[in-house]
Amino acid sequence: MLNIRNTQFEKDGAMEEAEWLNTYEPRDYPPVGVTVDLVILTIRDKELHVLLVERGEPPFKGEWALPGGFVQPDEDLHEAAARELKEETGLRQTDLDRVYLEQLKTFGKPGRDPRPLRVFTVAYLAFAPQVPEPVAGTDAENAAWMSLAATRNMKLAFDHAAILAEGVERARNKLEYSSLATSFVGPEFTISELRNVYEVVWGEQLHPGNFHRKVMSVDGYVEETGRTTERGGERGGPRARLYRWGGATQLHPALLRPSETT
Amino acid sequence: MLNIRNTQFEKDGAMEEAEWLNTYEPRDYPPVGVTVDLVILTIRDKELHVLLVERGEPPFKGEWALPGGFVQPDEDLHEAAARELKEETGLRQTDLDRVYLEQLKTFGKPGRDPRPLRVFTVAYLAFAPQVPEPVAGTDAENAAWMSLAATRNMKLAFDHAAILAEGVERARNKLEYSSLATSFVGPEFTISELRNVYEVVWGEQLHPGNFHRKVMSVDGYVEETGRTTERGGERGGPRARLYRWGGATQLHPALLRPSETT
DNA sequence: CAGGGTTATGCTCAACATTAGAAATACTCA
DNA sequence: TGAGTATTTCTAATGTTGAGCATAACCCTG
Repeated sequence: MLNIRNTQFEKDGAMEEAEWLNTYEPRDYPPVGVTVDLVILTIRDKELHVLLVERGEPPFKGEWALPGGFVQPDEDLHEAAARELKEETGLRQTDLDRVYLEQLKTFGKPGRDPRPLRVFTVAYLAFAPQVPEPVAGTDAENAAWMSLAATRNMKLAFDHAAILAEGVERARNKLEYSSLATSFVGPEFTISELRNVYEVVWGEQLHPGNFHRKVMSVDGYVEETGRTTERGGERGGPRARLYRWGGATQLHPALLRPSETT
Repeated sequence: MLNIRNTQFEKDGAMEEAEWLNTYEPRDYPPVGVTVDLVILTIRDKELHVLLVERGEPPFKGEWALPGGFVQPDEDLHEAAARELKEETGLRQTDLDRVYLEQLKTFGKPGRDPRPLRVFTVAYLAFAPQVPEPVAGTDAENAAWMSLAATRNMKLAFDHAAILAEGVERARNKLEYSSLATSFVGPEFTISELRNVYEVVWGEQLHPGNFHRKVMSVDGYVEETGRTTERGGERGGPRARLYRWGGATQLHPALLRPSETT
């Protein structure tokens, strides 16, 4: 049944465990590699953007891909993802602390990486707050925030288009029952800014009055700072009150997408 | 930064891709393995059970573990999980078709497997319908359905206790928004049987009348077969109508856990 | 075979949540 | 200064949920 296990790990079932370890011969195995790839989302100019890097090395040299890299021997998966996040975004530690990072899904279809090495990738999803400057890439690689619309006309390296789609889908769902929309805005934000996150990620307009009431009614979602914006909106309107995240991670009840309710 | 990538894959950035492939030397890499492990849940005697196997080989020989095995070179992850599911449960194809299988999470902490090989495991979650007989294990391994209560007093091999906990947690959440409770019952079922799935997985009693109304009101959750059970419940009551799954995968609105609503 | 306990199904009513619309107010820009 | 816009609050209509109860069908015991 299980070729590898039967023929190699379990050559001799009666062998003692310590003794068995000595007979292990790594070179007998087909080579396998594990990487982490990151879907790092942010909102810029009222559009959802993802961080992409232009590959400086083969395979897919010159093509755009999700940032990522091999998991190091002494690293746990989440550590590896956090390290890549830090390296690739160039965010300062204080911003980095506010980034949400979760494991998304693992991809391992044979042939998804053209190298003569079976590469599995553990995809992670990250929500980054608005970053003022375009990101500085590491080394020779070029990195850029791309709008999701732009990525639809691009061919991404590997199976990264599928990974990206999976990440966006997860993000849309997460907004409903978690307070993760606050990860897309600064430490202090207005209710309108928060609403804008939902509108951009979901791609639909929300009723400002209802959204306001809803956010205020969910216990622990936001708390008042007592301050307001310095000025009204760009095209008018009063100054908005500033809020910070209230500590709740789950939303009860959830903030449902209008288009899915019907 | 990325040791493996820099020192090995990217020795020469200017090299042509075809040429580069020839210089690749698998033996330069630290050995890595990828397995799939399965959290297969079912309901027996009004309790949630998980399928465990007694390991016949080191490491952890003689201890109980989640079923699983190495991903074969030509297999995608989902295929590997489906194969293990088939091998380990001994379910017939017709039952197998009704089993729900989804990727759960990937675990890769260094040292989680004592072998001199970095083992990553992609955990899958499966919901099996009631199976009449205890499961026949493959080969020399012993396999058994264990109640969740029983597993809490056992030490499972590797980090399988954590994987199991993650799977149960996911299962609890899935019932809320999806119609997956139907994967735990037979092709035709009564509303009470369906309610029992929720009660067992969530570990709390539900209001029969409200549950009934809710299930009937969600479009596409269940559809009538026109038939009823042959007799009433064991301790009395009228015959119940039989339903089958109505095709909906998402529940709108969701069927929320009472204990989480408060 | 009568009657008590049990269950499936459906109904009601109060509490709560959501939608759509609008009002009051405070600001920007021309 | 006036037109347009945004924030915040309110209201009325509608939809959903929680808890209790009612009815009828059924099993089991005596």
